[in-house]
Amino acid sequence: MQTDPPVTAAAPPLAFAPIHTRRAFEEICARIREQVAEGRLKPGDKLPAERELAQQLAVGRNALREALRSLEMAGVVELRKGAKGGAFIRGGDAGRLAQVMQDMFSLGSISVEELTESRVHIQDQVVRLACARATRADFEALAANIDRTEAATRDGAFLDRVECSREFYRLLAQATHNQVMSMIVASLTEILMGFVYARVAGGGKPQPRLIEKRREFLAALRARDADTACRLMHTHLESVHRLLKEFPKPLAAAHLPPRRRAA
Amino acid sequence: MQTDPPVTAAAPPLAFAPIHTRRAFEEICARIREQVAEGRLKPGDKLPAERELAQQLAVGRNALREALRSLEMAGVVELRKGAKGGAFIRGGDAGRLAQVMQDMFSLGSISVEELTESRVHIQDQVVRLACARATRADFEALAANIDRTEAATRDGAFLDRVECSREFYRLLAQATHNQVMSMIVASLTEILMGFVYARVAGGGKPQPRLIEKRREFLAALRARDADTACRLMHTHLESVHRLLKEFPKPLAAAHLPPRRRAA
DNA sequence: TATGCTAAATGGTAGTACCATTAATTGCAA
DNA sequence: TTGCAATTAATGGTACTACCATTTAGCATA
Repeated sequence: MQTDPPVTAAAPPLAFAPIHTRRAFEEICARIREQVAEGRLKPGDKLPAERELAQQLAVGRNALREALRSLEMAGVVELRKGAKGGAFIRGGDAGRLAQVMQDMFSLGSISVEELTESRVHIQDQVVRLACARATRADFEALAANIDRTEAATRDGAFLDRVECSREFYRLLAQATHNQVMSMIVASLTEILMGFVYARVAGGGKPQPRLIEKRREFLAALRARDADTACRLMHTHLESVHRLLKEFPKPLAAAHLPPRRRAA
Repeated sequence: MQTDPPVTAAAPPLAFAPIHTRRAFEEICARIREQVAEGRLKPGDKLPAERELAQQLAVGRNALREALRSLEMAGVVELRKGAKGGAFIRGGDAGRLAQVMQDMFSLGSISVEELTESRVHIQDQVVRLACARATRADFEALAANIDRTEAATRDGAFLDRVECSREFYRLLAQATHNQVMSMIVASLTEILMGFVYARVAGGGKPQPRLIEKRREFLAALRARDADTACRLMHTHLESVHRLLKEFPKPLAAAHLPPRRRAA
């Protein structure tokens, strides 16, 4: 990780912090983020047209575009082209978290072991929260998902089954009714499911008794039996992660196909 | 959240997925990310100069720069100017996670309640992990931090004390020796500490008995008594978060000053 | 009314020119 | 020869212009 060196004491405040000449686009980004944070810009609001805004800010259109581009990639704004187009403030994009995580992983900053370990621990809390809060709709969505998974298994459509699995974890996370938990676990799951996908695509034997395990888990969840549900999830994840650890390194690059974005 | 509508069944695959004309800079970003993921580009590597790379890719320098800018903001590359400058692949930037979280919060996608709740749960796991793995160096760093906190308290430097607190949570997370957990909890803590900072800056009365509580916690940690440590942390966080919830909404924009970046 | 064409707004891209910063090189002087 | 300063070259940062592509709205024609 590139953050801080193994600093033992952060005590003596540097007399001279490193100068970081702020580039135009950074200043622009900061100003827009500021207005967003202060609530002067809300989701749905439209920024002035590029040419006009560039003039207002007294910067070139290039610099402004780099700023907008950055904000777009950060999920803060959305750029629409054509008449009535422009830069619109978005509602935030949970997918960014996954992208950051994926980048960190690609760059070798975090390891599979760290991912699996955190996933196990966080998923644990997700299960407990879901156990306490899941609504009937949540249960039904999970049940329907398991049915789809069963169908995919019967058809031998193992890649579809992996897709179902991803959806399963998404639905479970959603049942916590806490978007932060949901986002975090989703970003971890996303990367690891990429491995599972690659493994299955490579002909690895699918997880046995998956359907039964899922049904058993759902039953515990419905019974609000957090301890049992956690135990089941825990052992399942351990078995899945065990397979990932013996996965050939070079295939680390395998990704899931991008999710279909619901407009 | 902007992700998926409350979809009940993701079953019927769309016959026509929405077309998403890929812009030049997206293609460039994707290609570079691809090479990073495949390991053909490693941290420290240098990309060709902008003018040259633009020619190789047969795109304008603008498009290329927008791509590089995006990757820079994502923490994937670092741009250095001057001779021997250029775009260098970085080792990942844990701070990006916090930025994403902050954006989501600013945009109103996630609430203080969701943040505090997830923080409590995840911090819980952090404490348990730290309890199991903290080294002597970790303990000493925490002890030194508490000493600094005590000094700041004695001097009435309450803002410094908030800084110390932030550092405390950072050190604790570091003691898990799992960077993923560490990053996640740091990003949550970052936002919430912003509130604490604003509160203290606004003259709010500081948390009483903080030092004693910290010392007690550290003792439990040293004794590897996870349950006690968790309980202590839990009650402390609850009391802190209780204060945040009755915090005036408009001040939600208050941020901590940017962290000094260790070069 | 419905259909298709036209025009205007706006983001996307290319290209050029120039500035600012940085590192290597050169050159002059001690 | 050594040391420091000026020069030069490489490279990102910015501005400006021109034009393309897409999208909406309005107009015209059947």
